[in-house]
Amino acid sequence: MSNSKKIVTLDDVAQRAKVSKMTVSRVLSGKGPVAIKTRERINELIKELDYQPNLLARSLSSKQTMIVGVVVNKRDHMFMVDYTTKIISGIMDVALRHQYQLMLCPVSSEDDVRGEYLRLIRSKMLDGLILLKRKQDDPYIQELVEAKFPFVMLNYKKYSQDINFVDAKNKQGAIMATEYLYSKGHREIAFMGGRVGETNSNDRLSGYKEALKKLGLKYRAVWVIHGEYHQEVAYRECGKLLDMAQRPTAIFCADDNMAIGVIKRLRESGLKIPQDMAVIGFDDIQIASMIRPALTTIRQPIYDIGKTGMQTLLNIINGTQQKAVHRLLPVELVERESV
Amino acid sequence: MSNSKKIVTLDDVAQRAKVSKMTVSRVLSGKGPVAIKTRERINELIKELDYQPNLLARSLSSKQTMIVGVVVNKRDHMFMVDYTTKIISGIMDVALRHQYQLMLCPVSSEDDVRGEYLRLIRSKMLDGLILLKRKQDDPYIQELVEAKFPFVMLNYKKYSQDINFVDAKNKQGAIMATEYLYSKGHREIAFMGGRVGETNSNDRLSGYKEALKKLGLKYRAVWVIHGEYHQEVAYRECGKLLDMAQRPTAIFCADDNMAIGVIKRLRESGLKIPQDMAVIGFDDIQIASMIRPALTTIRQPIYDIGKTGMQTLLNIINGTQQKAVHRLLPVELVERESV
DNA sequence: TTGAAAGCGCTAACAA
DNA sequence: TTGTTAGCGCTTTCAA
Repeated sequence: MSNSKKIVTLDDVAQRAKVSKMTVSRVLSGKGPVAIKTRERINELIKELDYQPNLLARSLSSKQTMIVGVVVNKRDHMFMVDYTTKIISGIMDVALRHQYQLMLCPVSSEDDVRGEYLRLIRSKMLDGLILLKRKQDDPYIQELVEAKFPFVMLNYKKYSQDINFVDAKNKQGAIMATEYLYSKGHREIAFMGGRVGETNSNDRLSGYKEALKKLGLKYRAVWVIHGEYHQEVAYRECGKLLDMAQRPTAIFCADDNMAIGVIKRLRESGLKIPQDMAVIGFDDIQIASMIRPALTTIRQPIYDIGKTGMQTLLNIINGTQQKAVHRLLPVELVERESV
Repeated sequence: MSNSKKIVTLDDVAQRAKVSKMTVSRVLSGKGPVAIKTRERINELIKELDYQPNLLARSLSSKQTMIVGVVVNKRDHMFMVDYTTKIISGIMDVALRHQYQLMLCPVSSEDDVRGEYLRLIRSKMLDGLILLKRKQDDPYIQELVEAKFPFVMLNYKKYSQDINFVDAKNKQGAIMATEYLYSKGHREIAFMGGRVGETNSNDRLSGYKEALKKLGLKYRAVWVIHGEYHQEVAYRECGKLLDMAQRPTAIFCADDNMAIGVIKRLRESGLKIPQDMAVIGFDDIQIASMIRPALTTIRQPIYDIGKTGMQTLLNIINGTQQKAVHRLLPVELVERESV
């Protein structure tokens, strides 16, 4: 008569309560009418038996899993330590509040991305997907669209009726950064960006260009560098900049990691920051305030992007949100020591 | 005749192949005999129809989900940015290689932890659990043990037949740190640790004590501080240390974050590091090498702990691993500028 | 080498 | 307010 370790099912509860499974199911879901007395009896029994619904069975039947996938880049996430943690925190906080679970979905950047997306949605395990920082040219996103699968892209921008995104005001931030450098007396400003395909980097570049024009500064193609959001790459590229006949007096880095690489390089070259060369970053990652000189940067609200993104996804899943969501969250200048 | 958007099931493949579901199922799993010709035909059909198994149905039937839960502390993970990312990377890499998925399971530290664990295992969604840095006194782990649910604890230590863990050689690391300080001429060494309940902090403290004894140094209770693995707490506690009549000449911090807080405090007090006060940390998080002075610390192999942990869990799930796994991975001294 | 039957534990839809 | 029936899409078990 082991009543302890056996798996308790809906049926067990129903039998003990002398009702049908449906009644118990109704109590559980809170939907549908159940007599108060019956409900109480069943609730007690549930506690007594320590009954926990089998989520697999429930999902299979109801076609809802209450699980959302977070698509991270297999390789990149190690370099985006701060970013990944913050954004997932935001996503998680909203998910938790709505009883949703989070599944980590690492996807490679090159191989068979198409297959991976398809597998994710066809497996029926997920109610929706949140994509972190995908590249602009990821053509397989179309697969998600065609399958009418609910998804939201974060730190990505594309004004399409089929794509929901939450991003920061990158262009405006870039303008702020450039104007700030200008206000500090800089007229020769270089731009160091990420990969060409990233919408973030593109937007920041276009903000930089627009600001130059507005300020009446000359745009020089040689001072625009496309690297990658990594310290090492920035360190290397910064060297090239220093070797030029005509050096800029300030560098606007489209990413804090790049800014850190740049600062490292500058210090090793014996240059004083900001006197000999000013540096401004973008993001305001944790390290930004800890390095010396502390990094002046444009802060983007990563945690909030995560929150808003998850909230949006939930609205889409529930059908509350009908038309496409295109949100750009505000950024702010954080003045520290590097400019 | 829409052959495109309809959901393709096992049955569809079977019918088109003019075989029973079972045969297709056998092809999919690779188990059980299937005639080569049949197998080929079915494989082609699977590709042609772009069939993807419904994982919910499969799991419900087979009682295996191929999903492992990673239990993180709801609050802490934001402060353990570097740690969380690294360890999950390690876990993820192994999981991926074995076709396992990862589910994030945020658990609060106080509220109804017991209920949360129970819910996780009873929901039948997970094949196993990896717990990150739980407190020593978490009594509800017993629930997992009693349910005979496969789980592994990381950065936790308890020699029990019922508990599998992978941790770093914390005690040895602490001895290394203390001896290193000694070798640099320090005879008055303070210890700043985390919460009393954490096995990590305990082990590091006991290493410190052992080293003192071995080196013939006097142990002073007032120089042992129990704070929390946070910069702010360390910053505050460091102040107390500085106010003492008799100051130490070196501080061994049981965690890099604490060391950073300490360094900040020391600098603000106008003390030179390491001349006026030496500081050594533990972990070697990313920032350690970036702050000034760069932090001398004991590196623990976090990524490897993740990998080993996941590998261990898989062995337990498969029944390959019978007796308890108690692994301690080696640490190493990283000499930089703060000692 | 293949198939038929039964069932995993739940919910949707309808009926009473 | 409650119950019945019929699946969800797969695997297990046993039989052919």
